[in-house]
Amino acid sequence: MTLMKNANVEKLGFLIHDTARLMRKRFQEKSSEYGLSAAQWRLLFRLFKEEGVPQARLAELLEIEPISVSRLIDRMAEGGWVERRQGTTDRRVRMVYATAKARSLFGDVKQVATVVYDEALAGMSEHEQLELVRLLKQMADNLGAPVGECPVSGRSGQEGWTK
Amino acid sequence: MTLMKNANVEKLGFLIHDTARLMRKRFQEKSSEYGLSAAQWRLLFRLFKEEGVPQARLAELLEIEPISVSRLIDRMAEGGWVERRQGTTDRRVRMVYATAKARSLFGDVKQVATVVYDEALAGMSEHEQLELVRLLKQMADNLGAPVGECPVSGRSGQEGWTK
DNA sequence: ATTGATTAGTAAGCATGCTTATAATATATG
DNA sequence: CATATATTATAAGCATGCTTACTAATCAAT
Repeated sequence: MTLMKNANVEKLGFLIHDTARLMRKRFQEKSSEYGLSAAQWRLLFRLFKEEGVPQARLAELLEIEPISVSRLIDRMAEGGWVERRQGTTDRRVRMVYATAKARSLFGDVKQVATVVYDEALAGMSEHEQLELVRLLKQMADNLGAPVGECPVSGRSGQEGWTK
Repeated sequence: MTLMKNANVEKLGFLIHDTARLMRKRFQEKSSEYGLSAAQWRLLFRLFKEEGVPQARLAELLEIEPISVSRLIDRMAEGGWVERRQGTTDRRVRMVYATAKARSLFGDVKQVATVVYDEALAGMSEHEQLELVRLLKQMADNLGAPVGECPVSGRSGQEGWTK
């Protein structure tokens, strides 16, 4: 109970916060030549899995608020990464599409992310890396499902909710 | 390399980001009655380990910029959590102290954090929890040390390379 | 002791998240 | 049809991080 364990776990929140911050920072440093922020990269990555998406759907997928998507897309459209097109039937919706520029640079930026991940995981065995990802995913699931949520379209699509 | 591993590790950044966001969100929900944000809690936690700290030292400890500390403390002072006092010798520095209110509520807020951590770690064995923290710490260390090639000296000459 | 560099704190302005509110459009219901 | 409710995107404004630039005070060096 009052073991060393507590001394470590006590800082879990700070540790996660710091790790996320450092990773975002390093990504921004390495990708600054492209002029794409980490948040914009997240959105673009999503867009490549499902193009021609209404903003509301993007907000749902990214788990951020629609207004945040709106302003993200403002800047990304300014930067020439995406474009809005009017929905055919419903004139309220604006479908979001990646531009040719985005398509041509996607691989490069993804490579930057890969390098950052490699740096983050340096010195870990493959087993440790898998274990880390597994436990992180479990934490995210624990926190993401607030007691009674119906886990419909999950975040990454690939892994089912272990509910 | 073309193993399943990549499919998982490919999302490491998003996973860390999501986990940090969800944990922050849950903490804010549970601690809203106190009117203390996660960022303010981080600062207060630090302050309890080392009181009467110059703002510059806080910025260093929290690894954020002095200006961010300045505005955090603005709001925390407004909320009655901390107070600035003039440094005796050096009239530039302003020492930051926790107030009586902060001291009286510290334990309560810390308890909130503990509950959030417990929720996040639900379903993990003690060994898994320790492993998770250990690997997270290694990641933070990997990322916290300046980029692989040039340890500390690289910072000064680094600014212009983005142009 | 006067100049020059450094340091502590802050101001201004941007990005990205949030909450709350509003406009425009769709849809459901009387 | 007319009206009430939904939904989509956006506006306004706050919090927290950043960069850049400024003021005030201190320190160093001649």
